[in-house]
Amino acid sequence: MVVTPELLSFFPLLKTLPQDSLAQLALQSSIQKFARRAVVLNAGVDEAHVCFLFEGRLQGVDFTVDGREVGLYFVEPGDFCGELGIFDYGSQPEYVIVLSPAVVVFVPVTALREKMLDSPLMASYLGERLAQRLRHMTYQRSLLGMPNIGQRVCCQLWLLVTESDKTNMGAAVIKNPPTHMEIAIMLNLSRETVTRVFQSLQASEVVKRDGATRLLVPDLQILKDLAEGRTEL
Amino acid sequence: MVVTPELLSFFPLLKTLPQDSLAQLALQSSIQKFARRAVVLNAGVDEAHVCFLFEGRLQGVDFTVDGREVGLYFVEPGDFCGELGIFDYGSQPEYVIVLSPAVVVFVPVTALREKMLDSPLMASYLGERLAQRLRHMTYQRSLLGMPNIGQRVCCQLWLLVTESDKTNMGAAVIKNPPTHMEIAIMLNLSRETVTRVFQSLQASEVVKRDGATRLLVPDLQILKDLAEGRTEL
DNA sequence: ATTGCCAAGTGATTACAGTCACATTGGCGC
DNA sequence: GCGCCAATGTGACTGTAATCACTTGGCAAT
Repeated sequence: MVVTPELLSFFPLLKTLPQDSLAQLALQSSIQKFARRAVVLNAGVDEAHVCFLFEGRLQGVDFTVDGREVGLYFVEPGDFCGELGIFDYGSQPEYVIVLSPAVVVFVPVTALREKMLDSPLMASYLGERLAQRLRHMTYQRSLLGMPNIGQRVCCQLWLLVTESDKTNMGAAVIKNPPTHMEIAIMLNLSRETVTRVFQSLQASEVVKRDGATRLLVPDLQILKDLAEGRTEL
Repeated sequence: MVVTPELLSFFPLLKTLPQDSLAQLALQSSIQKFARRAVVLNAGVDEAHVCFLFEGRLQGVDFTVDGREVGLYFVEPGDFCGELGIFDYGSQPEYVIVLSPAVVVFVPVTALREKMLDSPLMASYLGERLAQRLRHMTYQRSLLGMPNIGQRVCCQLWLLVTESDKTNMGAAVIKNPPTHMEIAIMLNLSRETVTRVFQSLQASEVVKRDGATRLLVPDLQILKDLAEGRTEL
């Protein structure tokens, strides 16, 4: 399918570029649909493309030697992944897989690198982005230090609440929430343990299921208090 | 104490800068000695300085809500930390504390930011550095997914072996190794558990203690095999 | 309507690392 | 040489989450 400059300008990072740059990039880019569980980026490979997410949700995952999955981060629409190669010419460190059916735009790494060199705005945006990723990984790592399992899950749920829902602190909806398994690998827990935590969260009406695609949080304050350890399950 | 341009050029990052830039930076920088356990950078604070390590070893640590320590990374001489603010103007995300007595050079964030803007070489070096940090954190995170405790510890030890020792794969020395506690928080283990793993590592002569300041690894291959799960303790 | 599949739910059991409470060692300052 | 403190070593006990082995539920393709 054809990628238009307008499509590219949907992404904040690319929006920093002038129109003619976008037009050039568009010519080299491709767009692709992926079903659930598809692999978007492979670890250990010199991935030639940065992957911009237009729709759906992705998850960065790694595997331990014994084949156990480790969850690293989620990717939301508008965001991108696989950008490390822009900076260090290295290979992709982790797999990126599809959680909910995704539309992804692939832009060549080399093209982005060139654009970055003559667009200070883009360069600084990318730098900020890396910094933000580092902050996020640091936070995610600190979650694993929490001895209380319920708290860990609530922190992860809190991260899934959209910023706009957080501002008014009332009810919130998490659309296409990750499965228990996907949450489990983010938090170093077993799938069953996550299920059990969700059971008790539902029993105390902290969250409610609304079909498979929506998770309701009637009162964000309750979730936040649990996440910050002010209250316990 | 006075910081000379020559001192600054000890650091690979700064070495990318021309002499006159170094001279300017030197005027704004300071050097300081720290005893073990001292805090070099504070979390949550707008640290105004990037911290270059000349001597000793540092550790980035975070704390969970309930006061539990979480180890994030080690800093070796020649390396630096607290650089995130250069990119996103944000505050320092984690604490950095001293493991073995350290000599640290503080360079103002703002000055580095300016230099980065007109030195593409330095900018790309910094970008590479961030990318490398991200890769490292990813790897460190994947360690936590390993169910086998002994393997986890061996992986961490493997990371502490110097590159030069790894090339000939014979015996190696880890100078000023972290304490059991410091390793424990890196790996989400209790101090006692790390002690017990070390006991069995010493019993099977995978490592040997040589005073408090040196840890010997008689045969790197054995350590590597343990780290990669080919053999078990 | 039937089948199949994946996600979620659940009980029983177990292993394993955490915790607690000490003892011991070793280095360092005085 | 002495004392102090931090680091390490060790046993006993415990709690908790992993594991296993299922069942149930829901959605989609045939």
